[in-house]
Amino acid sequence: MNLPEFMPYRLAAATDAVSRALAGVYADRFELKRDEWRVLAQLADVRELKATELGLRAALPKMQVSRALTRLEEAGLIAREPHPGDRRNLLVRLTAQGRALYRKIEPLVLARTADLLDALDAEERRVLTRALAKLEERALRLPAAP
Amino acid sequence: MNLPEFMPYRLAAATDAVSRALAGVYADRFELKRDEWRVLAQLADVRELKATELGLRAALPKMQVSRALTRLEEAGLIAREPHPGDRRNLLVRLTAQGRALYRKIEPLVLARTADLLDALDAEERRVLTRALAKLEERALRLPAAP
DNA sequence: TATTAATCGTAACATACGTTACCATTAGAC
DNA sequence: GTCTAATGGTAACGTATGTTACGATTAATA
Repeated sequence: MNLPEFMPYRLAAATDAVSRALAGVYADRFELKRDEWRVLAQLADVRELKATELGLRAALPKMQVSRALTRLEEAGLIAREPHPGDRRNLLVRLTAQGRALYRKIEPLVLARTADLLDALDAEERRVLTRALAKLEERALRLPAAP
Repeated sequence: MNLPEFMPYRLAAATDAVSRALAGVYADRFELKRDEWRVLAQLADVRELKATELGLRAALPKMQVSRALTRLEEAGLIAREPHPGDRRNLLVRLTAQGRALYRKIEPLVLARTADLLDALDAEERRVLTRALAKLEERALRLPAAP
């Protein structure tokens, strides 16, 4: 059981480092958390979105969406209004301020991701993508802890 | 910003799935959390360990080590005693019960890891290992969020 | 040796997070 | 239409987690 060479641990360590490096782009400077950034990004290309769709696109459970929206609304970055057709739903859209913020952050995030991927050659990127997909698929077939 | 294809997200998703699949081996059946399992595993090959060393080997911050030890001790799996030479330190060792439990779990964890890795061919494993190392190294050089 | 600084582990607090329960609303069955 | 079931979102709770502060002990420096 040699942890430093143990694949699941290497995977977790790399993920953690990558996630922090990415968050480093927006967390300090713009006071956004990861969930908030994700929600912002999902709203950027669409005029408005139901909160449910938002959750699906951002891969976030509804409670986290709700909390992210609360904070984003307080910050004046998004607006929520009831869905006219179905008043259970919520329509979410970026404010001008939110759009402006997104336009500032997006290129930074993309650049940093490119920077990270620059550490790999083309072959490595391809195999990495494939290997991650295979691993995840296999892992999801196995009985898992909650 | 297409999340489902975004490398950092794929990485995180794969890690999460793998981590859950691994924990599925011991979490339910043996009521261990990940940190506790790690501590157990680090103690398995050594007679006794200072808590600090334990933290380093298990890659856990000292607070998490402390909490894991509390729970493991309550469960009768480890024993702590003050270090005779330096009474700031703590000596931790497995109880017979702890050793027995470890012997039950270890082969299951190794088997499951092997199962996961079986999803990859030899080349993919090699490249994955290398790519993860490169990514992590690059990520750690960049300014990160806490 | 006396005094200060560093180390180890834990406590205590604040924050974050997941889960359950709940309210409002709508869809479906009858 | 009325009653029941399902859905969307939030509240409220408990647990987890990180941070800071602390007490105890030892090392370093004078």
